[in-house]
Amino acid sequence: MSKRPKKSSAEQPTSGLPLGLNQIPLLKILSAQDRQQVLSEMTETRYGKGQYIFREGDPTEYFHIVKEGSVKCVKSSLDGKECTLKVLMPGDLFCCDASAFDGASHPGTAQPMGDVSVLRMKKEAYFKMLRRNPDAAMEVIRYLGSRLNEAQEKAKVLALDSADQRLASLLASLAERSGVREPSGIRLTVRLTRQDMANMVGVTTETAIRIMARFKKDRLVTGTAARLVIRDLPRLKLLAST
Amino acid sequence: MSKRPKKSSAEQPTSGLPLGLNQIPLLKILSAQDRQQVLSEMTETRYGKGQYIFREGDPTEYFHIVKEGSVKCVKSSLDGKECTLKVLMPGDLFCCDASAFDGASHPGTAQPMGDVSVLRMKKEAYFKMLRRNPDAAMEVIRYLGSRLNEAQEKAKVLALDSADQRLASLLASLAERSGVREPSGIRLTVRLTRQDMANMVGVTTETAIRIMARFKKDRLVTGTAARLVIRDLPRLKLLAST
DNA sequence: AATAAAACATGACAATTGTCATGTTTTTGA
DNA sequence: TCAAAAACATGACAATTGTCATGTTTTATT
Repeated sequence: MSKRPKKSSAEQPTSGLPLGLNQIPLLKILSAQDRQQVLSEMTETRYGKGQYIFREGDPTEYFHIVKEGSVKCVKSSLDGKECTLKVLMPGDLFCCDASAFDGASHPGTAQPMGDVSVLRMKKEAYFKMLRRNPDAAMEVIRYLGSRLNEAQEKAKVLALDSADQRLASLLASLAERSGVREPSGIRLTVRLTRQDMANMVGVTTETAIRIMARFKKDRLVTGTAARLVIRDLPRLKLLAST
Repeated sequence: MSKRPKKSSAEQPTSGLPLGLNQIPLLKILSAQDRQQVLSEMTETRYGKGQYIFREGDPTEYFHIVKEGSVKCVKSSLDGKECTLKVLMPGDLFCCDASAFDGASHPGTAQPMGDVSVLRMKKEAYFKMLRRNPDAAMEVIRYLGSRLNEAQEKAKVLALDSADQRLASLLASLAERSGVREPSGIRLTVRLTRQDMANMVGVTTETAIRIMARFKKDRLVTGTAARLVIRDLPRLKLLAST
């Protein structure tokens, strides 16, 4: 029990890199030299609760990578309703897309969920880097493609599934993307209120609360925001697709 | 009335190209030489009603470009419900995305809407082309980015808007993307049944019919599938965002 | 031109989800 | 640690949309 993993600097011979940076897919595929160059052009920024990384309508000036924590991408309608389109996790890229071309502005708001750290780089430098580096360009194409598939899958779920199924899908996918095993089940590492869930699946907060109460009664999940545990992932996935 | 536009071959000095090919953005940015090479690796195929270009689950082997006509991208759920995620038009790319990497399979079905013609190319050749040609890679990144934004906008609409608004959004965007001016309004060049509309906005056919009946009564639209005319685009757009 | 097959249409009713009101519990921050 | 603010919870009722049944009109096919 008292055995702790050591500080792993010994196993990281590519020292100059701040810890974790060489786990980011896009950086990993660069040559050591290119990576240095890119890192020298990137700055790290921390954000906390209540702040914005950028807001819908702001001009797009930077390309971003999530280094630590989670970031939510939100759009809102004129009458104040909001929806959360995506939770970005470490390694995820954002503003690697079209709004960065031509002088467009951000199509949505990027908001930290708790404390986060992001790397960013002027979009011009980002484009130059991609042109110099076919491997990086291919990686961005692969990444954007997978984001597109994911977004379309989400649209499908919103178009065809019931509120129950949508919420079950959400919990299942979060469990797989950001869950840690625990004796009682899979705990989500992202803090997620009922309100957050509601925004992610396009229902009202009340509906999300009622459905979660039902899931809890059926022993599929336990706990609330700070400590949300998936108790029966297989059954949740079944429910999502039934 | 009897005056017709001439066959425009005279205005197309880049002759060797089949008509229209040099209007496709991705091909346009290539050097004449690269374009020849790419075209030599592409084959053109025609499809008609009732056929499939590929189906959900088929292995992804080719990269595609729509040359003529419209193609719909469809996903279906286990219980037989379908949703149409996107209508591709000439110049649109498909399978330029993640499913082409690693041996993945198509996440959805591609179905012609009427007669279409598509160009296709082995995905290996496509990747090689992108690696050789940074301009092409950048164009694909730009394109995928805009597709991602569009898909997320669609998800937002599905999550937050009423059935009326979703339908109004659909008609407005189609009018802008594929409409031709006519004395009575903007006629859609894609043939679109009420059922098609229903699948595109995530409602039942009956609901789509009822809403369209209302739109017709309010003089926003006229006609059905074969000849669908938008009579009041501004008001339709207003309705979409109210 | 005749016939079959889609597409369009409408009503009655049911189910799902939203709205509003109100109250309790938990979390956060001074 | 205490107060304020979020988050969670629940009931009653309303609105939206789906379901099913049935019939007409339009479009496609031989």
